[in-house]
Amino acid sequence: MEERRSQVITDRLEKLHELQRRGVTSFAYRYDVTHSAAEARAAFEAAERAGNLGEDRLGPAVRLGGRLVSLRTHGRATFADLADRTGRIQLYFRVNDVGEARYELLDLLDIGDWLGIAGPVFRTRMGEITVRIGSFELLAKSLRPLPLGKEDVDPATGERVVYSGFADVEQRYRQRYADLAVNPEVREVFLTRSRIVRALRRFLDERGYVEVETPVLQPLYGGAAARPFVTHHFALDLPLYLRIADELYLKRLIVGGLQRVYEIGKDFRNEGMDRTHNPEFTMLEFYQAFGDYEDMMRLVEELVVSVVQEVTGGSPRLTYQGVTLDFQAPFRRLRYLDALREYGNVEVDRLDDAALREAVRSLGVEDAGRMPRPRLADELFKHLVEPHLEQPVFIVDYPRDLSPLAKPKRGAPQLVERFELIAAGRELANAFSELNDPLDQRERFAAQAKLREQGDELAQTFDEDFVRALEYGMPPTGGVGIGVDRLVMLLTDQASIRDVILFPTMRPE
RNA sequence: GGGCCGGUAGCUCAGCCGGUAGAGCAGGGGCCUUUUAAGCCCAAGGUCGUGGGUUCGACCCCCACCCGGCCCA
Repeated sequence: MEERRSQVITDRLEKLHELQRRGVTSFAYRYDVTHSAAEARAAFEAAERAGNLGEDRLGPAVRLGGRLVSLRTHGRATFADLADRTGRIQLYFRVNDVGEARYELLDLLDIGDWLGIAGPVFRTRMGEITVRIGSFELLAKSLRPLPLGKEDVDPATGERVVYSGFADVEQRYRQRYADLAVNPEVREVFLTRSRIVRALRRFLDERGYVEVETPVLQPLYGGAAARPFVTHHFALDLPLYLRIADELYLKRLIVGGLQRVYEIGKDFRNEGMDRTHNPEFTMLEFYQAFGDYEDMMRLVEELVVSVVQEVTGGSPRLTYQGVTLDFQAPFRRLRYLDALREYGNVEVDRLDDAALREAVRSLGVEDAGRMPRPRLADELFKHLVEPHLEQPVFIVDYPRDLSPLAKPKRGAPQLVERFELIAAGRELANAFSELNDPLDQRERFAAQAKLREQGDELAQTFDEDFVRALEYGMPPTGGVGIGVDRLVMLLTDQASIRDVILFPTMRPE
């Protein structure tokens, strides 16, 4: 990507050359760091409290590495701010301390440069904890200006105020490196994401689940109703699909006797993108032998409460986009058909196909004409019910035809033992008592194949090998899928899935 | 897929009824040894998303396209 060089870049290249002429390394190999910015501050405060300051009220000596984010020269003294991932700390350079030749290097520094600095910590007249620089080294020259805003602290509220800054949403996604470098709150979201994923792993590890990895490239895709990405393997001269779900492979592992397995990985669905959909997204699936969907509901409840508390610091409540959500267990339970009745005022059982289709059409859904009956009901659910479900609720007992991998409900064979956890109007988890009867599974696949012939692109493909696995015998099993990105959205109060994915899918520039 | 909004200096944004573009910050030069959105003085910086069209003249009006956001399906 060739672009015209801005004046700023030209100037910085010139500085780089000047550094070279002076024999200064602009891209160092390493630097010994003793403290982070936060640790340096804490160390000083501790010394101050203990009355341990030396002459000139100097505190402990520290060595820090970080990025220069502000530079304020005052002739023969200079103030600067250095930022590392723990925050900022002020630097104070004096000619007397660093020497003439070294001090003049400051003219060749730029905001964005990586610096290693060493010196004692003190407190300025204005009360700011500051490192008085004894020596410093340029660790990496920054040639391109970071879109750093200026910062201030509002004296009234004590909140951080950023002037100008980096706001262009498109560029923030495309150049996430700059976004992260400049917006600490963005970094915070992704640090929280990491904590959430760790909490999920810990939760499952503690309960005897084994983390596994199953194929991303699959000769047949399945486990969900979605269009796949197709690719091609040259050596085998074979089309392969990027997985749309992990389900069918994880259940094969239950057949294999692993009993409790989970996988956290990327799934890929070739469909539209919006605030809650990215073509590649992170899915957690876990399966437990000898459990049914009731067991999984309790487990999901526990798991969700535990990650919520991980993020809130102990409270089961959190605010999402202005709404307080209460994750106190047990969550409400509502039968699928009752939910349609309660929120949609629709008696699905009493409507024939035509009436159902008309109801869907009246919602403005264009391709209602081609949808099979269960998909029609599901459209109604998505439009009339889901958006109203703010507080966490388990929707239970779905129509059988909507769920070709779930066991029939005991006492109501037209339904299956399935639940979804919905909160903030969105599906967070999807689970069922897994179908382990190979004969029934074969019939369900056959029914799906028929739907596909009738033009239902989303109907599942017949997976003969999966049926073969079931024929060896799969114990009763409860299984759950949780969309990790959506969970993270909820827990970090982000409106768009793109704000919780480091590098969201974008059209090329 | 449809509707609406946006794309102007490195960043954040102005730009009227069409008359060849402006601010703040960043950057450059100067002064300044406890400043902190440091300050003061000076100078510089533009393919106005892309391509057509209308016009004596287009950042501005029209058409198409590209990229993004929001809403709807």
